[in-house]
Amino acid sequence: MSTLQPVRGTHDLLPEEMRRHRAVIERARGIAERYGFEEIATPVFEFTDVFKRTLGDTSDIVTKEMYSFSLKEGEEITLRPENTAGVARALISNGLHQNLPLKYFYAGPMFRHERPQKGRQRQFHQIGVELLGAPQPQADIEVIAVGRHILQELGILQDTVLELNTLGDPESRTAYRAALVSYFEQHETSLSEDSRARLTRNPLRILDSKDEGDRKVVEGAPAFEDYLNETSQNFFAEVRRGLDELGIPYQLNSRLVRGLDYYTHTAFEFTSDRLGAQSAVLAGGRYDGLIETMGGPATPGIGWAAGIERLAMLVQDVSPAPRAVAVIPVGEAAADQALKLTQELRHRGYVVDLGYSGNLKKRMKRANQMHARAAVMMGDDELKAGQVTLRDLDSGEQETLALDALPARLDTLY
RNA sequence: GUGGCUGUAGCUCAGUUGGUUAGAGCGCCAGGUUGUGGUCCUGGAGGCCGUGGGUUCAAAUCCCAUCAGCCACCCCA
Repeated sequence: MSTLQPVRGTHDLLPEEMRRHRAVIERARGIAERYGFEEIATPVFEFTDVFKRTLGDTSDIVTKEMYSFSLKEGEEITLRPENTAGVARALISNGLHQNLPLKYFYAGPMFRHERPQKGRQRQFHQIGVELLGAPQPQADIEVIAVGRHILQELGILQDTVLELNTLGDPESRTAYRAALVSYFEQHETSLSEDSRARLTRNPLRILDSKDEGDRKVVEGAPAFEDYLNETSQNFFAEVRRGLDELGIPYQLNSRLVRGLDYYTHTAFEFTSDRLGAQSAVLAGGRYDGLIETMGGPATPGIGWAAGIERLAMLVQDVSPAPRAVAVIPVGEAAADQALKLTQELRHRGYVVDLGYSGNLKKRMKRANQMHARAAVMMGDDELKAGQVTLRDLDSGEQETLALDALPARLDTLY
């Protein structure tokens, strides 16, 4: 093993793995477009404030996971840990709120300074959608539907479960949060150290604690549904009704809470038990307060993000790379002819490999290694007669035919 | 950030209680076939045994540190 290692938590995407990533991205993009989501790309870094203000000062991402840098000019920038904040910033920067609602799809790298493990890297990749400017529950339904459709298209829907919860509107959430804090404070001595810290940072998280002592305390905790006001109840009911209408099954999970502060109402996660310690494949929710928090006009939003590495781990069928035609000139005289033929075939749509060096045997071997479909051999003998030799590398059968007739003959092999 | 396991050839892995020149399979290169791949046969190249320090007459093997991977926690895609 070389001592020259990549930075911890980063990986090279070599062709085989890259193909899986591409398959995920391209299929997802195709489905998202059917739902009217247009692709955009925002910068991989933003001013640190963009993330600090949107993610909340107490979130784990902000407190310990951001890759932040100070520039010579004194500016503080951060590699994006997620993309919703960037999209929201773009909406404000470009004055896009004139054209609401907007539907965006994105794909790209994200960066979080976490301890790497299976399904978790420091540079990873996400696809995601954001639907901005639609306060209606229909938007939630559509956003969940497109996510589900993509999982279906990837052939991994059966490996996932949709979990659903509501965090209510700000009024309900605030009320519930207060009730929770007051309850947990009474039982503070029975809580784990982690959960006591959560009490001030993110009390909702205590509900999802794995600590046995915590769980006992949680059993007696107030239930969110008792604190949902009418607006929040109606909204959630509408979302559920829509999912039922579409035949989208889900499991209610009242412990499903989001680490990020800007979420309201709908929270959902497609989870899988095939990702090691990780479970979330595609997760998101509604963030009605986000854009206003950033200083933009009050604009509701809902979206999700999915980890491409995690999706790629589940995807079974990846269409293989197209098979090449190997053009093999033999002798100096054939080189020019081979070059011309190669170019012609490429314009015709074929993947063509024209080796740079080596004898015939070596080139045949290379053609085989790249899993080429056919080899076209051009030697002095053939050229004098205006011919080439075409070898079918699957069957081993070979024929000599006129150069002019080659393209049409090749078409029959594919 | 915390705890545990692991690190030997490009890959997957052997390597005995510390003891000559560290092995295998696959892959790679060459030859058998001067214009014919995939199968087969023969030969070859390729290792600071993750890195640095220590113990010892002697370290891949024992100890410490460090880096990386994996697993769990935290949290998340």
